[in-house]
Amino acid sequence: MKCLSNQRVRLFLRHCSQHRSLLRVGKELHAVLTTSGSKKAPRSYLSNSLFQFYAASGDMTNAQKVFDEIPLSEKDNVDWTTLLSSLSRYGFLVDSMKLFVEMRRKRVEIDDVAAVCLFGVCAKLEDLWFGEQGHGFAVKMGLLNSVKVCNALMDMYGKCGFVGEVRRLFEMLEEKSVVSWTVVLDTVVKWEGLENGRKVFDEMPERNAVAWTVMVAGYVGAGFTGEALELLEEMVFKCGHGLNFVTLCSLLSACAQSGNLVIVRWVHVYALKTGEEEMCDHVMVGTALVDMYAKCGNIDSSMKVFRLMRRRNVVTWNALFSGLAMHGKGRVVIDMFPEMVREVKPDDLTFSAVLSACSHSGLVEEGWRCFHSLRLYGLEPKVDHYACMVDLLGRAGRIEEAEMLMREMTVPPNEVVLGSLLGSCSVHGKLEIAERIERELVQMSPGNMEYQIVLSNMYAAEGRSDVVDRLRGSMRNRGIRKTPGMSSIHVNGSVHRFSAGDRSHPRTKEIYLKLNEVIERIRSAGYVPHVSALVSPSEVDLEDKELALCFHSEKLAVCFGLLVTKPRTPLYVFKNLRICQDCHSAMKIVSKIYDREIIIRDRNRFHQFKGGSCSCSDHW
DNA sequence: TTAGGGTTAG
Repeated sequence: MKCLSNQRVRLFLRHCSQHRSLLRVGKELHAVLTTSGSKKAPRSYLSNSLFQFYAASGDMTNAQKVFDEIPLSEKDNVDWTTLLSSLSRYGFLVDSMKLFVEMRRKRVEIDDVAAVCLFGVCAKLEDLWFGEQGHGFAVKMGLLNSVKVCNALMDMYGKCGFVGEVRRLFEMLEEKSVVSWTVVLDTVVKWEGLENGRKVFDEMPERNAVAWTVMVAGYVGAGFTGEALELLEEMVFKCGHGLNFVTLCSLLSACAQSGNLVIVRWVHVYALKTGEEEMCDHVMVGTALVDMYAKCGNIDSSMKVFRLMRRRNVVTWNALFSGLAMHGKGRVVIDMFPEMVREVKPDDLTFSAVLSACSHSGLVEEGWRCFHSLRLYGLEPKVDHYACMVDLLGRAGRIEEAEMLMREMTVPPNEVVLGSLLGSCSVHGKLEIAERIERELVQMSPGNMEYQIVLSNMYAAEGRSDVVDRLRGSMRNRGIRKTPGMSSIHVNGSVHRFSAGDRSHPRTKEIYLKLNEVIERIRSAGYVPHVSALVSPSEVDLEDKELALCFHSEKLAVCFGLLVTKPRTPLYVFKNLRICQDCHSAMKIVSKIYDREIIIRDRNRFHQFKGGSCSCSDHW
């Protein structure tokens, strides 16, 4: 150690922080420095080097510890801001915010860099209140003269959905940078839709890879494959913007959202051609692939990518587990859990994924065991975990047990918990409990009619037409607020979208003829329309009920698929809401009679219909 | 030490 000057120690530590493989060496050096006492070296100098090392390498526990050991008088505002930005970069957002408060209290100078960090944290947390306080402070200190601070502030408002404020700040900016434009673009695409977003994009005086990515991902996510491909090719081939790992993640995530396998293939071919293997080796890209394949219906590819990955983190595992959950593979998740805990420390989301996997597979006892083991991993059961447990017990028909657990919660149950329990009551015909739960839900969210619809359907199933008429009458008077069901099907690289009773498709006539044929054939095979599961007051007239069921969007999408694809081609359909019971039983029979595999991704999970049954074993 | 696009649940 004698030959190492302080300057060298600093350089060496900086080198260590930049190379993952040297992190351990840096820590060992720390240990040596601590034991050797290095009396000659000024302690604060070494502490400062060590602090920079830990902060840069993301070991925030040690960074914070070393930082606290440096006397206040020997820390300047750059040190404070380094800690602030590292906490934010490595995801310790609340700690970062607390640090900012401490900086103000200790009268540490807040410069433009610190302000940028603060707004970044507020944006990530979508904490408008704190962001507004920061805005006031920034105005007072004249920090808004910096375009970077303004951009960060606009981004904060954008992430919180305040498009007007973003535009106002943008107009006020004297020198708009390409980042300022990109913040506006991203905000507009997110909150005002693709068309308005495209207007901003076309107006931009200069575009870089980020702007292109925002626009392309916007198209991909909304299912506009043609526009996405056109733009993607222009971006890469005409403008020469290569895809980096962030672009890849962004595109893959958009593909996952819309189930777009065409773009996935394009991205894959591009990566192979440009020899970007190391990019595919990136843990975030790998995780995005695991997630994308699972969400696009291909759980085997998801698992294959997972096994090929050289590095995995807790997010990778969570992505795999939630993918398996969606595919009803709860047993696989339970079996893999011990392997996971040997590799990474599970977090809250892990338990949500495992519990939801149990729920989708009807594994009640395993679910209880998992719920009880939360504390073993240093976690407290949160409202989401309770929601999963209530869902699991409810689906399994153990409604009373589910309600008891809900009443035991330390925090009051939210809409998710109550809504899930109401759903289970409806499946298992528990009218009395349902009435109670519905009252609580209506109080919590008075404008939402869906709960009343569920309850009125339950009365209808019991033959209580007097109550049904009264409820539906009042609903009709107040107007309903129900998300319209939409299904889309991917055929030969393009997406076809259908809503219930849709007649806008160019091949409508053929589709409805096919629908008639399908209904007739499945009826003769034993299909009975599930009329009691009806759904919206617009469908209340009894004679219209069966008709309304026939026109559900997923049936139209499947009929279109049967019409235009070769025999035995699997059909992939994506639905924005949960598939209804009637469509579920109809699809089983369709899969058998037409010898087709039908894969439907609904809001919660995948249903793979094959040979007359569904992969969910009716746990949904 | 600093702004914009990025992986996980419901």
